[in-house]
Amino acid sequence: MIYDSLIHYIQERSQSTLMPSDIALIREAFVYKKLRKRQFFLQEGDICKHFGFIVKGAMRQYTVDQKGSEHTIQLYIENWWASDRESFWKETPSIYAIEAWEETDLLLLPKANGSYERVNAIPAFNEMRIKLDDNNSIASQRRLRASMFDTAEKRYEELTLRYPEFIQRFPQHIIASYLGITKETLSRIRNQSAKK
Amino acid sequence: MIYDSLIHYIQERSQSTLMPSDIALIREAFVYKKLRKRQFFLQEGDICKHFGFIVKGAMRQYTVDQKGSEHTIQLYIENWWASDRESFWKETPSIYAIEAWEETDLLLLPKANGSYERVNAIPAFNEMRIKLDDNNSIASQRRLRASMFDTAEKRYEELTLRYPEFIQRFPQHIIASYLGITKETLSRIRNQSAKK
DNA sequence: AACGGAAGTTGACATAGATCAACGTTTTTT
DNA sequence: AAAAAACGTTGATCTATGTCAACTTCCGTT
Repeated sequence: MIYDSLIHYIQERSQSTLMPSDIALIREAFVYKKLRKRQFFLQEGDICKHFGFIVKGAMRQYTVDQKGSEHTIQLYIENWWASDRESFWKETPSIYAIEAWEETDLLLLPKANGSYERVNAIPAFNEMRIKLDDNNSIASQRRLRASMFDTAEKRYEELTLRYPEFIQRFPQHIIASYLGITKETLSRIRNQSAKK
Repeated sequence: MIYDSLIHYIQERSQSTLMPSDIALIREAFVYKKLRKRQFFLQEGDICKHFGFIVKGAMRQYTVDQKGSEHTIQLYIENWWASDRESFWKETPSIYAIEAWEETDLLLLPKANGSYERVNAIPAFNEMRIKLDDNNSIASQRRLRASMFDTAEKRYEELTLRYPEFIQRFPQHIIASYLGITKETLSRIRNQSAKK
């Protein structure tokens, strides 16, 4: 069953135990949705109305600048939470798009109709969420530091170590834009390292 | 009283009301500490044992690389929370230093002796914390995007708009390193803009 | 007030990575 | 299977920003 992976995910990341009533609430609150390749979870200009848990698949979040180049902000695979927090919280139009890169199974937690609050009130969920936020904050600080102070080559190497899945599942030009470099530069970096 | 500013801060950022017992707990859990200019809240290699709420003052968080140059990761002023989350959570030695840039009044929430858990169990505090985490996550995503895709000049302009206080209270070379550029480049950017 | 150190400026030069353009390869669509 | 689109590579050149070094200005300490 599709909900099992979410329930397992929550349980694994908290001390508290999920009660049967909690599980019932989760099944009720989260809505299943399947996206085909290249379908959008969120389009630029729309308000992000869900937190999405990825059961299976891969997605990417990006913006397009005035010149028409895409900048990849985040990549997502199984067991990641996809959302534009700013748009979700402030209910403002998003500047990002989030697109399924592979066929993707999602469980959507809507902001509307109190689902979000009721789920957050589950102790195990709240614990998991605090840990998730901490890890996000640690990861984005790391990524920021790297983007400001490390070379493109070092950032690529670190990515291959930390998230090897990304490299296998997304094409090079997307990896490049996630690293904040051009596809040409990434191609050269890869040729360089290959020679070593 | 020094605790009032913290209590006011929490109350302002939550729906729930702080009960007298909550306030008593906060006064008990948070420890007051004054740092003089250039004193450290955290030194590189130490484990970060507190979340620090800044009542008054200004601090900065930085690393020193192999070449001896300092990279400023974060600046803090009144009503900001200072901490190295990674070190705090994982209880690993920090790669950062956090230093008082002005004389600073802090309220420290220790990780030890259950203070942290008890305070987090206060509903108003938990709500405030969720909002704080969301805002941090939004801010660091914004900063990451800017560092990867905007020019130094644009990043400086945005900083002057978003956090004008930083520019007034920290010297230029620290602002430069917060922006991920050298002091020479920042100096040139400022001269450029002045001419316009 | 005068000294010493920290902060900021300016110029000459170096370099990582971007841009542009052409071409090769792989994948998708028909 | 052919055509089209997406993806990746390579070379030439350009540009924003870094590096190094000399100099000036400001500020805190005595």
